[in-house]
Formats: sequence, structure tokens, C-alpha cells
Amino acid sequence: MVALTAKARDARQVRSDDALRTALLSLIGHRAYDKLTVRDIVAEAGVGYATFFRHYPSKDALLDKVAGDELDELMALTAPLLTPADTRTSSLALTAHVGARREVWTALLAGGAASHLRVEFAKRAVKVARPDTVSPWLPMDLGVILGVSGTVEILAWWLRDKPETPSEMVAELLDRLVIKPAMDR
Amino acid sequence: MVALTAKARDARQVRSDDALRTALLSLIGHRAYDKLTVRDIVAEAGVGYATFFRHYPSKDALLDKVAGDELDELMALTAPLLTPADTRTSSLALTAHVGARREVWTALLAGGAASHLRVEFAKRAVKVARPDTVSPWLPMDLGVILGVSGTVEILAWWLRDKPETPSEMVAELLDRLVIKPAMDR
Amino acid sequence: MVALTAKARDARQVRSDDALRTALLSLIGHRAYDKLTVRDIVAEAGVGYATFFRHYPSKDALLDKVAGDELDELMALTAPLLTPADTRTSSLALTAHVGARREVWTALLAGGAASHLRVEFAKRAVKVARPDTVSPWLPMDLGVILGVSGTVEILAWWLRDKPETPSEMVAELLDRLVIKPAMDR
Amino acid sequence: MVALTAKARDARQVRSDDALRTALLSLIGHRAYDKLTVRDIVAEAGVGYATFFRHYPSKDALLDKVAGDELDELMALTAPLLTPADTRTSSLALTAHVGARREVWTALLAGGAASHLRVEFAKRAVKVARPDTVSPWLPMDLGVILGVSGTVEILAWWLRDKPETPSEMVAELLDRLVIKPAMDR
DNA sequence: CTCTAATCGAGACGGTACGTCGCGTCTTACG
DNA sequence: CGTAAGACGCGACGTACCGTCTCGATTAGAG
Repeated sequence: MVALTAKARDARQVRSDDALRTALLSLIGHRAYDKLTVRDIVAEAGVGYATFFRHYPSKDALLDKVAGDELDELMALTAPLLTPADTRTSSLALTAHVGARREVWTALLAGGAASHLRVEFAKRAVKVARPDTVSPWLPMDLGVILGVSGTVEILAWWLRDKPETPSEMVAELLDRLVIKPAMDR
Repeated sequence: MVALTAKARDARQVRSDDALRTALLSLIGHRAYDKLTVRDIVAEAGVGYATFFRHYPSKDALLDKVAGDELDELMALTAPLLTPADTRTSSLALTAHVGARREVWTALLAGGAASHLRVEFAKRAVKVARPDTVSPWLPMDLGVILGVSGTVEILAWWLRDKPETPSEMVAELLDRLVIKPAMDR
Repeated sequence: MVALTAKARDARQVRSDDALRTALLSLIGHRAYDKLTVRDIVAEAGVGYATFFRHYPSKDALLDKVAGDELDELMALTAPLLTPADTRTSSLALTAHVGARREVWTALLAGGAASHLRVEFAKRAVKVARPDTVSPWLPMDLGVILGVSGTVEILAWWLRDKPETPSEMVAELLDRLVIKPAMDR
Repeated sequence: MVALTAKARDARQVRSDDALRTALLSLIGHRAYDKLTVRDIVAEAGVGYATFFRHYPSKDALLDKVAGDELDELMALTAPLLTPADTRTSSLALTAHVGARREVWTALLAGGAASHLRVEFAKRAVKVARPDTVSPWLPMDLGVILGVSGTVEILAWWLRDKPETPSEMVAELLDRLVIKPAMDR
């Protein structure tokens, strides 16, 4: 049995935290992230103003947390599959997951949050990047940047402009335009 | 016959406008764009606060103007060269020009202005995009998005992380990672 | 049963409000009211700028409140005494009270606030004016105007030019020059 | 032949000056004096903005000039008639003159300019005040103040509230309520 | 009847104060 | 006795006028 050392959190804390995260995602779907105020969020969450700051030091911190969790889930699914031999499987896993959580990802990629997402995405991508996954002539840091950027742009285009496109076709585009070019030798 | 160059403006207007644009570029190099206030800009420009709004309705409008002008110059040089047959020439023209105006582009690509630049860039790119410059299997709007995004990311990486890289090598990367994949059939 | 004295307000509100009112009175003594800025007042009060507007919609509103309260107190003392038979008692009550609160009244009557005071004074005077207190040949509204105006002028002259004059003598002047002429038949 | 010594002014100056004075009087009839901007006045006058300041150092200066001229005319007519023996003649001259220039005086007495008028009026009144025109028990400066104030109030009431009242009746009120009480011994 | 200097219109400019808004802290009263 | 409600200090916003100034265009009136 594992002694759950860390933080045994008050039930109310969990409730407030959930409310805040849900409220952010809900609001970001209808309004630009930077036109959103902390007061909007707490009103939507049905939570006291000061309570927000007991959970997050700023609006950005909440966004980073929400986006970060979502990205962690995504990375856990796709990164292990990423081998030079079969990039298609990884691409498909990615688009399938995003397609399944469409609402959340639409909110994150629209409404001005995309740039925050990009940063969080890049942080995680550098951790899993291995030298053998990019071509020798391509500096690895640039490879990561382009991989993240291309992925974000394709997903945003998909969810924003062509939501009917099946995830397999998006995976194909992702593989062909972003992954493959970086692995070409 | 005198070539009446459009609007003959008061000399003071020109002076203030120049001061504002220069100030923005100068400040953006040292501080994040969104941590910049209009008051910072006018202080740097040595111009009265209200004068800012006589020239631009907002901080964003000034940035868009500055970035837009720079982009217009860039597009004028590179777009005419963009043919499917010889994309390398166009890439080289682009990186050479950016390298020549290194300070300005460094300022625009660092400091949080990159997302604004991306938007302005895309506006101009859709105007020059022709069906024969992207593959049939690639929706043209997505092609433009990825072209712009990839270009911005590579330039930002170059100027920020590897300023010593010769422009020819950057052009090679640009061509291979961004242009070619979109033209592949 | 607890006598709930109307609106039980936050202690901070009371503190800020007091500070603002005191600051206005203090500043108005040294500088013309219309040369006074809201920023001056909040600086004197040791209160944030925005806080001013959380209490009053404008500088005038604060003055009207301060002057109004002072006038309410004055009217409560003098109006009941105002009978055609014995106007002297009323006049004396008035000058005695003003003399007792000399600093406040000096501030209100000097420094350009007199015209505001006049208006507030008139509002209250019309409420207590009774037909039998002015002569038949004198329209009552004009009677009120002249009564108020004359009173204000005499008080201002007293406090500004002849502060040593005893209140009894001022009451005599007030009665003879302002009250009596309007009651003469 | 009269040698026009003084300033032989440029015809354009005279035109601009007239336009400004007329514009002020015209505007003051419809809007409160202190809600009036210099730009409003020059727009109404059809005169350039800077031109205003070539004629008057401030908005107040223009008002004082306009009001002052009007008062000079009034004083020239009424002051000579002011004798203890026959104050009625003087009162009548005053109300008759104001009635004849009704529009101008209405503008000056309404619209917040009354307090400026009061000051200018008082300046002129102290110059013509003679000891024998006020009672011994009444300090002369207070006599002047009350005379001016009462006159202004009565005129304002007349023009604002009871414009149909014949000037003779106003003169009667003025004499009985303002002049006589100050001369009573 | 011309020429020249005064005057003008137009309006940009540096300032100052306005009143609003949102932030993040801190207090207060209530349940 | 903890928490929501919200007052507060702060500081940027964008607006409105102020009074100064620069700029050509025009126009009076002296020669």
C-alpha cells in the first residue's frame, strides 16, 4: 500500500478547482482568452473572487494548468508510438485523441490561447525528443519547434475551418507535412 | 509634371509617426510586446501621450503598421520569385532580406509580436497564393497557414538561437522543411 | 428589538468617505474649488483615485453632499424658529450656528463653492417656505431666492472680510437687510 | 475733425472680434457657460482656433469683456441717477435698459455666467458707491455686495421665470427689496 | 495697383485631468 | 472560524480640452 504522502486535499478545494477549470474552458469557447477577466471566470464558476487566487496566482496559470493537463494526456498517448519507422501510427493516435476531445481542443486552439498551448507543448516535446527522430542536417531544437508549430496549426485549421474532415485524413496531412519532412534524410 | 505622391502631410506628423514606429521597434527588442504600454512607447518616442492616438487607434494598430510595412517590403522581393520550378531562389531572397534587416526582424519575431506578424503575413500570403503552388491534395488555405507559420518559426529560431547561421543555410532549411513539402505531389 | 439604523455599511466605506469629505473641506479653504482636481482630493484624503468614484460620481457630487449635510443641520436649527412675529430669533440662531462651525462655513463660502451652496440652500428653502412668511406683493419664489442669496452674501462677507464681527450684529444686519424687507407689507 | 488716436485696427481683427463676441452670446443662451469650449466658440464664430487666442487669453477673458461692456453701458445710464432722494428713477432706468437688451442679458444671467457678471458688476459698483448712498449702520462694502447680488438675482428671476413682468414692476421690486433697505436709516 | 507684412484657417502638438476597467491584496461580516 | 463578498490601492486605458506652435493661403492697406 502506498502512503499517499503528498497533498490530501479538502473536498471543497477540489470542487472549486474543477469549477474554475470548467469555467475557463467554457468561456474560452465564446470569447477571446485575453478579453476574459478573472471576474468573468469566477462568476461562471460560481466561486468567490478571492478564491481564484487561492488556487492560481493568475489567469495565465489556470490556462497553463488546463492546457498542460490536456497536453500531458496527449503526450502519454502519442509519444511512445513515435518511431522513425512508423510515424503514421503516432499521427493517427494524436488526431484521434484530439477528435475525441474536440470541444476542449477547439476552445484551447481558438480564442487566443493557441500561443500558450504552443509554449506548453514545446516544453513537453523537448523532453521526449530523441536524436534519432530528426534528420542529421536538422538542428533538433528547430525540429521540435516546427513539429509543435505545424501540429498546432493543422489542428487549429481542422477544428476551426474544416471540422468535418475525418481524423485519418488530418493524420495523413500531419504526417506528410510535418513529421516526414523532419525525418527525411 | 509633378508626381504628387498621394497625401502631402505636415512635417510634424511625419516626425511623430517616425518616432513612434522607431520607439516601438526599439522597445520590443528588450521587453515583451504585451508588457509594453502606450505610455512606454510615447516616452521612448519623446512624444505626447495623446499624440499616439492621433496616429494610431491602439498599440496593436501601430504594431500591425510596422510589421505590415516590413512584410510588404519582404513580399515585394520574394513573391515574384516564387515558382514551383525554383523555390530555392525565392527562399534565398527571403532569408537574405531578413538577414539584411536583422535588427528589425529580431524585434518583430521576439517579444511576443510574432503572433501579430503571423496574422499580417497570412493576409498577404493569401493574396499571392496561386493554386499551382500547392499540391492538389493540400487545401490551399492550410498550405498558406503552414507556409507562413513555418517561415516565421524558422526565422525566429535563426535570429534568436542561431544568429551565426548563414542565410544560405537557413534558406536551405526553409525550402526543405516548409516550401517543398507543400509542393510535393 | 434592534434598531437597524438603515444601511449598515462596511467600516472601510465609512473611513474612506470621511476622509474624502474632510479632505475636500480642508482643500477648499486654501484653493478655489474649481481649481481643485479629484486627484488633489484623493491625495489629501490618502485614498486611491478610483475609490473616489466608488463613493461619488463627480467632484460636484461630493461638494453637494458636504454642503447639503451642513445645510440640513442649519435648517433644522433655524427654520422652526422662522415666524413673522420674531424673525430676530431665527436670524440669531443662524448666525450663531455658522459662527460655531466657522471653519467649515468659511471653506464653503470662500473658494468658489458659494454658488453650489446657494443652489442647495435654495432647494431646502423652498421646502420650508410658507406663504405667510413673505409679503403679498412679493412672489414667493423670488422671496426665497433673495433670502438665500442675501444670507449667503452676508455670511460670506462676515467670514471673509469682518471675522471679528459678533454674530449678534450679523444677525441684526441679516434681519434688517434680508428678512424684514421681504416681510414688509 | 477727430484724430482717431488709439489703435487703428485691421478690418479683419474687428471682424473676428465681433464674430467671437456674438458667438459667445449666442452659445451661452443654449448651453451652460462652463460646458462651453473654446473650440465651440470658434466653430460658431467661423474663426480659426488660434485666432481666439490672438484676441483673448482665455474663455473667461472673452466673457469678462462681453459682460463688462454690457455693464459699462448699464452703469453709464443708471449710476448718474442714483440719489438717495429718488432711487426709483435709477431703478427704472436699469430695468428699462435690461428689458431693451433682453436677449443679451438673458444669456448673461442664465448659463452659469451670472457669477462672472456679479464680479464685474461689483468692480464697477464700488467705483460709483458714495458714503451718502448707504446707511451709517451698514458697512459700505457689504452694501455694495448686497446691492449687486440682489440686483442680479432679481434680473435673473425676471428674465428666467417671469419674462412677462413689465419692467416698471421689476423696478418696484428692486427698489423696495434691494435699494431702499440699504438706505434706510 | 502692386507688394509686403499682418492676419488668418487649419490643425498637430505636449500636457493634464478625466472617468473606466481590471488586477491582485486585504478586510469584513455572515453563516 | 472559514469563506463569499467586495472595498481598496494601483496603474493603464482612451477621451476631451487646454493653450502653444507651425504652416501656408489670403488679404488689407501703405506706397
